[in-house]
Parts: sequence; C-alpha cells; structure tokens
Amino acid sequence: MQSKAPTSGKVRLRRARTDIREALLESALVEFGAKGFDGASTRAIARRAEAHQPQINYHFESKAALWTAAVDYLFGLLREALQGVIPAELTGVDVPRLAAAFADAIRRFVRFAAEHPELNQIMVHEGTAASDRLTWMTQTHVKPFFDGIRPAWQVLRNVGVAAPIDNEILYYVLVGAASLPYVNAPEVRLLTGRDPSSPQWIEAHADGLVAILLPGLTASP
Amino acid sequence: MQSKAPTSGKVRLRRARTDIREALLESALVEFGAKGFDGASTRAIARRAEAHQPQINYHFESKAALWTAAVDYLFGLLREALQGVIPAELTGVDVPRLAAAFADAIRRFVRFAAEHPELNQIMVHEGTAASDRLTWMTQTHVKPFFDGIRPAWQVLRNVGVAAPIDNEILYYVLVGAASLPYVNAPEVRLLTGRDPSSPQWIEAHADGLVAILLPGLTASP
DNA sequence: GATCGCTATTATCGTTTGATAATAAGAGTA
DNA sequence: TACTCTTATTATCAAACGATAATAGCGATC
Repeated sequence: MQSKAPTSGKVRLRRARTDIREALLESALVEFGAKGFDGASTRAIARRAEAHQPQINYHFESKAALWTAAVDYLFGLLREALQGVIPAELTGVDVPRLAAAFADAIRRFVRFAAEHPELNQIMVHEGTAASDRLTWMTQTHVKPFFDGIRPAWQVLRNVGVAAPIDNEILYYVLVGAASLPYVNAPEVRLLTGRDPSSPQWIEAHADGLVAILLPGLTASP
Repeated sequence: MQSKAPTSGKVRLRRARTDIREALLESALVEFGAKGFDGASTRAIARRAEAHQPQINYHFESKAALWTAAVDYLFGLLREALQGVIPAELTGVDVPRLAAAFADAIRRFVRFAAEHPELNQIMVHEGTAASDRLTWMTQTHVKPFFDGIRPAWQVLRNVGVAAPIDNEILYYVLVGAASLPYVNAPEVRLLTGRDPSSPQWIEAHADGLVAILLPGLTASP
C-alpha cells in the first residue's frame, strides 16, 4: 500500500481548472521542446506538472490537443513580445526609424528565443517532416509572423541598409541564427562550457545579429 | 496466405552484408532526421530499406548502435566535403587567402547542409535534450569541427575582415543560419512555396551568408 | 548435387504508449 | 450535515515499440 502520489509524497492536491491546465501547458512545452511530439510521453508531461497521466485527457481532449493548446499559448507570448515594434503600414515611414525598429525586433526576438527556447525547439522538431501539425502551425502562426517582417526587410534592402539577402532566405537565416544557441542549449554547454541563457551571451548575440543583418545601420546614419 | 514481403511484392531479396547495411544506414538517416531518435521506429526504417525489422538487430547491435553508425557515416561525409579547405596551421597564412578559404568553407557547408539535411536535422533533434547520444556526438564529431574553424575566425576577426561576433556565438550563428532552410525544408515549402533544395536557393543562400559574415572580403581587398 | 555458412522471414516476448472507465475525495451550497 | 459538482486516483485496455528465438531458404564450395 505504498503512496502513488505524483512526485513529492502523499498529499492529494486539488487545483482549480485554470491552474492545473496552465501547469500541464507549461510542462507540455518543456517536454515537447526537449523530446518532440512523439518522443514526449503524456506520463512524463503529467509527472512534471505533479499530476497523473489521465488528467491530460480530462483537461484536454488528447495529446494532440494539448500540443495545439501549448503552441497557441506560446505564439501568443511571441506576439506580445513583438507587438507594434515593426509598423504595419510602411508608406511614409522614414528609413532610419524603420531600421531602428527592425533592429529592436531582432533584439526582442533573440531575447524571446532565449527566454522561451521551447517555441523554436518545437518549430524545428515539427519542421523536419510534413504533418497535420506542421501545416496547422505554419498557416496559423508562422505565416502571419513571416508576412509581418517581409515588407520591412524589402524596404531596408532596397535602400541598402539591410544585408543583400532575399526575403524568404533571410527569414530562415534570421530565425536559424537567432534561435540555435537556445534550441540546442544542452549542446552549447557541452561544447563551449558557456551558458547561452546568460545575459552576456544573449546581448552579445543580439548585437552581433544586428551588426551583420543591418550593416547600414551603424555605418551611415 | 498473403504475401508478407516488405514493400513491392513477393520476391525474397537477398543482399550482401555491405549492401543491406548501407541501405539500412541511409534509411535510418532519413527516418532519424525526420522523426528524431524516439520518433523513428525500427519498423519504418526497415520498410524504407525494403527489409524486415529484425534485420536491424541482425546487422547492427541495436537501434542505438544503428543511430551511432549512421551518424559516424554522415560526419565522415562532412569531413570529406570540408577537408583541407581551412588550413590547420595559421601562422604565416596571409589574410586574403584565409578569408577566401573561409568563404569557400561556408559555401561548402551550405551545399552540404542542402544535400544532406539529415546531419543537421539529427544534430538539432539531439541538441534539445541532454543524453548519452548528445554527449558522444558532441565530443566525437562536433568538437573537432568546432575547433577547426575557431582559430581561423579569430584571425579574420582581429583584422576586421570577419563580422564582430564571438567565436562560440559565431559557430551557432553560422550553423543555424546555414542549415535551417534544409533542416525545415517541409516548412519552407509550406510557407514560401519555394524549394530550398534548388540550386538557385542554395547559391543565393551561400552568397548571402558570405556577405554578412565576411563583410571585409568584398569591401576592402 | 550434397553440404554449409549466411541472410531472410515469421512468430512472439515484455514494455511502454495514449486513452478510457470506474471509483474516490475535495470544496462549495443549502 | 447532507448534497452536488468537479477534480483526483486507480485500474486497465489495445496498439506499437525494440528485441530475440526459431525456422526457412539462398548461394558458394567441395
């Protein structure tokens, strides 16, 4: 008759619907980010949230529904972090202001990637193979994000402030260069001994990306 | 009494040890790259190679041993593709020659990432969580690669040819920016409608990376 | 053409997976 | 205190997993 409580011990903890849902969501993000959709088990997700495995199907419809809810939640945070940085309407915006806004967006994206590595981990896990999840995520969340930065980059490239790289290629250069140290943070620690989540790394990283992607920003004001 | 032959039909195909091993290796690379270690099943790997699932344990020790052999094989190809491009001994090498060599290495790496997306797919899958596989891969294969480019970048950075980015950070900026379109090729096709494996994309991508990472190469000769 | 070594094929094992049903128990209300 | 709604817990299912044993059949050698 041993205790079967999730983690610490024996108490039966009862949480409000919103609390247990949020705990499961954040646990799911960590597990899906680290192991991928197939590699992450609902039992591990529940254990991390100090819950039992059937609670996932009780509070969410299925493992897939939990994944969708977690991705929705995380892209919501990304939209918050980038909201209003790059102007939606570009006609009449002067170039120095737009260049500064784009640099700010790059810095915010780097900081977000460092603070929430799960987002890019999940994206890179899913992006390696076609699936319903990838189609949904691309259309629902990635496309608006992509369409938001493309016109601004085009303007900056036309006036020579931005590096000479195509719209579509730039998007992947930017995302890849901005996210990999945090997506693969365990490898970074093994390979370099440094901690990519430290403020020193993050700010140096952001500075470097702005310097190479917007060479005309510091050169000719 | 239906046929149980792996794929096409009914013939019992018997292959030489080297042939079936190579078929399983290449199938394993595709599956591990697309689904990750846990997500890839030995049955799917065998099916792609037109073999039966127990042949994996017959020709390799285990699923883990197959993974190790596949990664060994792929890093061998990478070493071939980059062999001798960046000089091992830097004392006495003049800067323009070293800069051109580094640019060549970048272009070769981009082309390799496009031709063998499985390498970076596997690296990014494994790098998201600590594991024995990650430790082995980092020490055995990634470290030598990392140590090979670090001194050259330091020299180019000191003379102002390379972008002002730290050694460790640059490594992840370079790898991330060079590999993401091919790692996430399914997403690229959904998002942009373009094919990242086309020569147009690959060469434009390589040109762009050289331009932003070695701004002093074209500017001041 | 009989023998022998090697690969192919089938069958099956014990685990783990996501999911569901059934029961227990906390918390607010009357 | 009794009732009721909601969440927690346990038990269990079918399917898929990696792995192994046992048998079948090809192909070279004598």
